[in-house]
Amino acid sequence: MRYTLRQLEIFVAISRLESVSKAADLLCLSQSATSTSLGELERQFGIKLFDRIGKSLSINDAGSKLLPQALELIDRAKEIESELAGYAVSGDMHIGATLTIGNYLTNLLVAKFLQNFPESHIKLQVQNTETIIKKVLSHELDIGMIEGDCDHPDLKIQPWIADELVIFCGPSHPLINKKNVSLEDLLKESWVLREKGSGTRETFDRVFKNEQSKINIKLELEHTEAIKRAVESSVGIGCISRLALKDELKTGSLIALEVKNVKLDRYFNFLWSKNKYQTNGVRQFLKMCTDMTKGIQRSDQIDLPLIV
Amino acid sequence: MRYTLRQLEIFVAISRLESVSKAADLLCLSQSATSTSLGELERQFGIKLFDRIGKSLSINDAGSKLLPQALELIDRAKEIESELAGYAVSGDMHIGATLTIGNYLTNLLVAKFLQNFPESHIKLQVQNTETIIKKVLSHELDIGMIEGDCDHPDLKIQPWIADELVIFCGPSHPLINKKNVSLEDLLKESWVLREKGSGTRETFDRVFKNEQSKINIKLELEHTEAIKRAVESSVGIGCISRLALKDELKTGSLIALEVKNVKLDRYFNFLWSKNKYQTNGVRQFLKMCTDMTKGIQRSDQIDLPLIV
DNA sequence: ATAATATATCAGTAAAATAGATAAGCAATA
DNA sequence: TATTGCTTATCTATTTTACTGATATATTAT
Repeated sequence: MRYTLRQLEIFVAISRLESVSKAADLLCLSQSATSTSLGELERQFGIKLFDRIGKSLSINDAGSKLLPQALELIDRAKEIESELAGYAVSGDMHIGATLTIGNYLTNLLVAKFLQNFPESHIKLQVQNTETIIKKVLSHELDIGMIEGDCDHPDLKIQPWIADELVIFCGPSHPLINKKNVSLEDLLKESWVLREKGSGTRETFDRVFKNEQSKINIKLELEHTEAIKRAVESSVGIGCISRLALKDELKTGSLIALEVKNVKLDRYFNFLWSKNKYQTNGVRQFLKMCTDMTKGIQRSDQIDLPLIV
Repeated sequence: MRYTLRQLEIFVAISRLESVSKAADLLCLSQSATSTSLGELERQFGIKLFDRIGKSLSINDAGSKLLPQALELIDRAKEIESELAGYAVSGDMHIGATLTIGNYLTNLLVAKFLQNFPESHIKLQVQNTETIIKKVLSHELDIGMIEGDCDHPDLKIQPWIADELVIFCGPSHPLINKKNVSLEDLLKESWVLREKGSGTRETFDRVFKNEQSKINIKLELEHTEAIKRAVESSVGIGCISRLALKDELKTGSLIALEVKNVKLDRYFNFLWSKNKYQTNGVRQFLKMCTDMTKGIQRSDQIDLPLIV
C-alpha cells in the first residue's frame, strides 16, 4: 500500500474541479505539487486517471471508477480521525485534591493521564476540603477529589473508591501484644491527629463523636508523614488512611491496631460543579480513574506504580 | 488528513503482535522506523494508542477503538488498489492491422492507448489481410484489424465501424462537372487501384464483379498515398477509403465522384483467436476502440487528433 | 548483579513533497 | 497570423518525511 490518503484527496479535488490549478488553489498547494501528486498516484496505480485533452483534463474510465471509492475512503478516514479527536484532550485542566488523596493518588493519576494525553496540560492543587469545594463552586477547579460528603445544590458528588482510616502505633507500643483492643484501651492513650478541618479528622471526629471529650490529643499535625514520624517516635497512637500507611505496614515500622466495633470507613469522592461545562479532558480523566479501580475494593489496593 | 494508510498498516501490525519488534520483522522494517511511525501516528491524533507497561505495549481504549476501523479502512484501500490493478495493463500486446486501418487509425489508437496505459508495451504490425489472419491464428497477434469478413472456425470477428470506399479524381478531371456519374461513365476511365489481395481491392472487385473485364486498370499500387499522388497527376481515377482521402477532399485537391447505384460500403473488423487467452490489455484496447466510436457512423468521422 | 530483551531516541542518509520558475500546448482574439 | 492568456507538465532547489543502524533506557529473567 504505497499510496496515501493525501493523494486521494488531491485526486478528488482535481476530479471535482476538473482542473489542476483550481484544485491547487482549493488545497492551498502549488500547481506544481498538485500536478506531481496526481502524476505520482497514476504512476503507482500504473494507470492514467485522466485524459489530457489539450490544456485540460477529463476524467477517464479508470478515474471515474476510482472517484466514488476514493470519496468513500476519505470520508471513512475523516470519520476515524474525528472520532479519535473526540478522545483527544485539549486545553488546560485544573484538579484539586485533599492532602491524603493528592499526595498518594492524584499525583500518580495525573502522571498516568499525561502519559496517555501528552498534549494536555494539568494543574493539580493540594488543599483542604473547604478550599477545594469553594474553588469547584467558583469554577476555578474542573474537578475536586475529597474525602467524605458535601451536599451543595450546585455540586455533583460521585463516589470513587472506598478508603479506611487505620489506628496505628509504633512497633514497641504495648498495645500490639493485646489480642482484642477495645475502645476503652484507646481512650487511655495519647493521640497524634490531623488538624480540625481536614477530611481525615472529620471522619475521625464523626466516628468518635460520643467520646470526643475523653480523647487526649497530644499533637495535631497538618501532614500525614509528620504524623507517622511522631507515632514512630512514641508521641502516641495515630489515625490516618491505610493508603498513607501502606509501606510502613508492609515493612512493619508501624503497626495497625484492630479495634472491636470501630469502623473508620469513608469514601473518596469526585466533585464538580453542575453548572460548569465538562470538557472532554475531564470526562477522560474521570473515566480513567473509574476504569482503573474496577475490581478494586479499597484505595490502598490500587497499585499505581505498576500501572504507570 | 495528515495520517497515511501506511501508518495505519504499521499500527495494525503492532496491535496484532502486541510488539513493535515483531511488527517490524513482519513489515520488513527496522524496529526504529516502526516505533517512530507509531509515535508519529499518535502525535498526529494527539493521543496515545498504547499503554507502555515496562518494556511491552498494551493497546488502550483509544487504540482499541481505532483498531477495527483501521482494519476496515485498509481493507477498503486494498480493494480499491486491486480493482484498479484490474484496469492496469501489463505485458506485451501484439496488434496487426491492414494498411488502410493501420496507417489511418490503429497507429493513433495505439498512441492514445499508450497515453492511458503508459506501462504497457505494444507492437503494431501493418500487413495484408492474409498475413494478419495467419498470425492471429498462430497466436502471434493478440488482435487483428482488417477490412471485410473472415469465417474461420477458430476466429472470432467483431464489427467495429463502417467504412466506405470513394471513387475519386483530380480537380481538373472532366467528370467533376457531370451531375450524375453513371457506371458507364466510369468504365470509360483509366483506373489507379490497390493491388490484388488487399482488402480495399477485394471490396472493389466484389462490387464491380460483373464489370471486371471492362475496367481498365492502368496502375496498381500498394500504398494509398501513392494512389492519391497518381490520381492527382491525372493517371486516372482511383478508389480508396474515404478515411484516407479525408484531408484531400476537405482541401479540394481531390474530388469524390458520386456514382448512382454504386455503394462501396464495408466494415472494419476486429479479429482474434477463440483459443487465445484475452489479456486485460486486449480487453481494454477493444473497449477503448468501441467506446471511441459510440455515436460515430463512419470511419472518417473519427476525429482522432482531437481525442489524442 | 548480570544478561537478555524490548522500546525509545539519536544521527545520518535516502526518498518524497513542495515551491518557484519555466516550458509547452491550446484557445481566444486582435 | 501573431499575440495574449491560461492550462498542464517539468525542472531545480529546498524542506520535510521515512528509514536504517547504533545507542540509550528500562524491564524481565537468570
